[in-house]
Amino acid sequence: MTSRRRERDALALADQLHSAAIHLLRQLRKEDDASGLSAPRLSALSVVVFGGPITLGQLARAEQVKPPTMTRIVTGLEKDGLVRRKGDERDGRLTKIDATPKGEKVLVAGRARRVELLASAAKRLGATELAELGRGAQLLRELIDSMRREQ
Amino acid sequence: MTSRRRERDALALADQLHSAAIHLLRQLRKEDDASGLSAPRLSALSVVVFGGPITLGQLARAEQVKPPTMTRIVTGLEKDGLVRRKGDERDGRLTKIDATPKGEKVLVAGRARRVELLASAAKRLGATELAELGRGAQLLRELIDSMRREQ
DNA sequence: AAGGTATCGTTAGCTGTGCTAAGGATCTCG
DNA sequence: CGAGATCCTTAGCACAGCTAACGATACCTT
Repeated sequence: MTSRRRERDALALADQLHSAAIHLLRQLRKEDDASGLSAPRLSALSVVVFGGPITLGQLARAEQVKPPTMTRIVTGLEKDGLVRRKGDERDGRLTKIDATPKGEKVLVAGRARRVELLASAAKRLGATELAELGRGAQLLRELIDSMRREQ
Repeated sequence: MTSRRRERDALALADQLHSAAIHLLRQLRKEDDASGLSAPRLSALSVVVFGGPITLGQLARAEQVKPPTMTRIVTGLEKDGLVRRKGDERDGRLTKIDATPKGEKVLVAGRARRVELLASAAKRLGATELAELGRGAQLLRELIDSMRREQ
């Protein structure tokens, strides 16, 4: 009965991942607070910085959030001068969002701050474990994507 | 320069993990909504169910949250009849928290619901990949624990 | 035994994130 | 030109996180 065992493994895995996600975010929040950026804002900013000018709706979909929520996140980022809104020339309904130089700088700084914390924790990990963790992260992302696609 | 490479890997890893945690939680939230339990409540309930009667302060520390936050989470769980408060006999300052039968039932049901979603996504994963993901989750938890300890 | 101090939980008040419902502006197509 | 679709925003709700401040209980020292 391999499928039985598979299911039990999946259950334990779900629990671990759920718990790990919650606690990782709570931990990282402390660092992110130092930059004045919450996790959702940081995540959205990252998409804007690397995804070029992007529509608010696209950004909401990318972040798996409803448009009203993204409106407020963008408003917060804009108020901090990290992001700019500008209307599309062809389609007046669209709001294109772009990162300011300051936004890019802040994102990079935040990444550096976060990685310091993780790096100091990762010092205890050997190269093998680091690779394993990387592999796990990759699989996790694929899993999340497939969950999203299915629903 | 292996350390240089290690640092770059750690940076990419931090990004991936951060992003994955955010999106996993947003995805699972949809399922958790069905049980009327938010992620923080579910996580706390899990600790109470498996950690036996526990003090509010201990629960707050376990969940990496300040006491006032945990007070409200517990109040919510109590209002739903999933958890009970009872004072300690020896120390009148303490509030011991215990799960009700209903609380245990709801937790198990929530786990089942969540695992269904993950299981359907995991069907595409081979046994090897499942094992790799499990290993990654374990490493992740150790990493979070060491981050917590350091700070 | 008494008084000061420490600990624990709660309350109050703030910020931020998520949702739905509803509305205004713009585009598109008949 | 008008009807419907699409996009964003506003309004209003619930919840999670924090700090500051407070009451109650326990502990310790004198």
